Amino acid sequence: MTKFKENVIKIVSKIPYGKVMSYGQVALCASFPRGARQVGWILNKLNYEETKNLPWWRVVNNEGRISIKNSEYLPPEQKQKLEAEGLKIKKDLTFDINNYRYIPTPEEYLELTDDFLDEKF
DNA sequence: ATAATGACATGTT
DNA sequence: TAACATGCCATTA
Repeated sequence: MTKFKENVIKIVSKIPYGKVMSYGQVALCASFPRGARQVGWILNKLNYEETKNLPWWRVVNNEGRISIKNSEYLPPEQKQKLEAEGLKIKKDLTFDINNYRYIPTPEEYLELTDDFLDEKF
C-alpha cells in the first residue's frame, strides 16, 4: 500500500454525495500533482473490499466524461450511480462537470507541499 | 535495463 | 467537433 494510494482513497472517500472530482483533481489533492493516470490505475486495481466503501463513481475525467476502461465496472454502471445522485448525464456519457465539480477546501488537501502550493495558489 | 500500457490532461490542428 | 500530439508516471512485460 503506497502513500499515494492511501491518499487517493482518502480523497475519493471525501467527495460528497452528488458531487464529482476529476482524476487530476484527486491527484492534486493527494499531493501527486501530475498523477492523474495513476489515480485511474489505482481505481482500476481496487479489490472488492476497497470498492465497497469507496465512491469511485464520483471520479470522472476533467471534461466531464465517464472514461472507464478495461475494468470490472462498465460506463453504464457508473452513469446509473451518478444519476441516482441527481446528476443529469447525456447518452454519450458526458455531462456538465462544472455544475457538479467538488472543490475541496485547503484543509481537506493532504500533505501540502511547496510545489503543490506554487501550482495551485 | 528498456519498452509498452493506461478509469488522464492540455494544447494544437 | 474531432483527431492528433505531447507530457505524465506507476506498473507490467
